[in-house]
Amino acid sequence: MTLRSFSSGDFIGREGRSASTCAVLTRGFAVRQKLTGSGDRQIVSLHGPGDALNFQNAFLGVPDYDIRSVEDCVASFVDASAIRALAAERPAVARSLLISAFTEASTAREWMLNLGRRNARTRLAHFLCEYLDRISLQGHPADGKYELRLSQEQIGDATGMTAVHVNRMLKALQTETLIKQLGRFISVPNMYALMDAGEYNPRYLHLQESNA
Amino acid sequence: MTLRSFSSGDFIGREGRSASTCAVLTRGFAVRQKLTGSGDRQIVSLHGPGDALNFQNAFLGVPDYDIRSVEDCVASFVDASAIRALAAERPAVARSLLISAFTEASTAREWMLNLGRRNARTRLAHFLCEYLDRISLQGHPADGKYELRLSQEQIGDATGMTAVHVNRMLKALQTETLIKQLGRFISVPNMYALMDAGEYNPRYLHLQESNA
DNA sequence: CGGGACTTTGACTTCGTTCAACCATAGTGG
DNA sequence: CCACTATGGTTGAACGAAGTCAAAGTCCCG
Repeated sequence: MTLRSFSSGDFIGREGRSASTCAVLTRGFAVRQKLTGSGDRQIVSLHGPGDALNFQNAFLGVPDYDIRSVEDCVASFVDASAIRALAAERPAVARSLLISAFTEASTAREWMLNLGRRNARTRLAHFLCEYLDRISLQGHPADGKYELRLSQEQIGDATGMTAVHVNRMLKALQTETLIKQLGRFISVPNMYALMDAGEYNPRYLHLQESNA
Repeated sequence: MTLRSFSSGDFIGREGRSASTCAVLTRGFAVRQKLTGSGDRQIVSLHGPGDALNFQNAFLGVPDYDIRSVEDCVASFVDASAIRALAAERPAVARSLLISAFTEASTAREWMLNLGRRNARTRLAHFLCEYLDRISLQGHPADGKYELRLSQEQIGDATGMTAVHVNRMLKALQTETLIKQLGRFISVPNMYALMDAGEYNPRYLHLQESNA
């Protein structure tokens, strides 16, 4: 097991090149992304400390996505073969890998619904809810001000819109007093109102949930 | 293990209600779908004979999607607890469940890219490629005419557009001679041209692929 | 103080939706 | 056998949400 540091914007893993190693994010914030033929970017998931970034490397061939740090990060790497061996020897490990893989798929489905069938305002509100939930796992700030660690461009890449439109929709949510923005920080006066605007129900994240 | 038959449009499984059983599709064609608050539908995956429809029921709580037959179907049901037991006792079973779960997630990511960052024409071409690949697993028709088993409305629900626009884009693909439409059947004069138009690379399906 | 990255704003364009009408086909019952 | 209905496909015109382009504005950091 090796630790490696990355600075903002670095690739922690790359699409297309077979990788014989799996990574867990131990510090910082990272995303998975894919590119279209014309170079447009789609962010397909958000990751904080503790998240497995690419355990599929232990079971599938070449990865289908890039992993990119959004701020300075530390990740710890383990041989894919070690993960495979562990999964084969310890049913509990296999089980927790399964839970995490199914949860990833579930989150992906919610994102598909978001991208395919909701308008920009709802989509953005939904994204903010998931983002806040995710970074809240690392503790709520005392003053209720969450740092928005993604640029508006990156938020656009996650929600399928342009940076300009993200800006306008953030403004719209602000005039509705669903969020308050102070530079790179936002606070949410009424979380339930924002969840409502984003049709957000965190059930799909399957947090600490599982069957006997 | 029980067999059950469904007619077109039936729910094989439903979102939100905890299910203690897992299903494999044995005949027909089905989709998974999710609904927005306003009732708009998003189809999130396609399934043919042999596909596991909801093995996540064995490891997660309530399902996050509906499963609906698109034509007459037969599915075979197994107790979720039996799947759990098998996965715990037989590493090879756990491993194949993992491969299938990771593959599902991979496909979902490609759909996200499609929905979020590609225009209607490319999106539709991509969808057709995946659809044809999927039904080709059941054998190619001798005359090269594939039955389009989804209505234009359903194709729209899968690609995030309206039925009207699906119609127009199908027409567009036809005038480009990327496809030929004859009623409910289509043929593809040059598969590579269509794949190119849809930026389609089936790698993400991870067909019969895996790591040692 | 200057430069770079990010945000904000406005004017204009475009892609896809909406609405409405019409057509085609297949199934049903008299 | 034929009217009758239902479902799905086709087409056009008008509209609107989001994209594009371009110019300022802000903030941070060296």
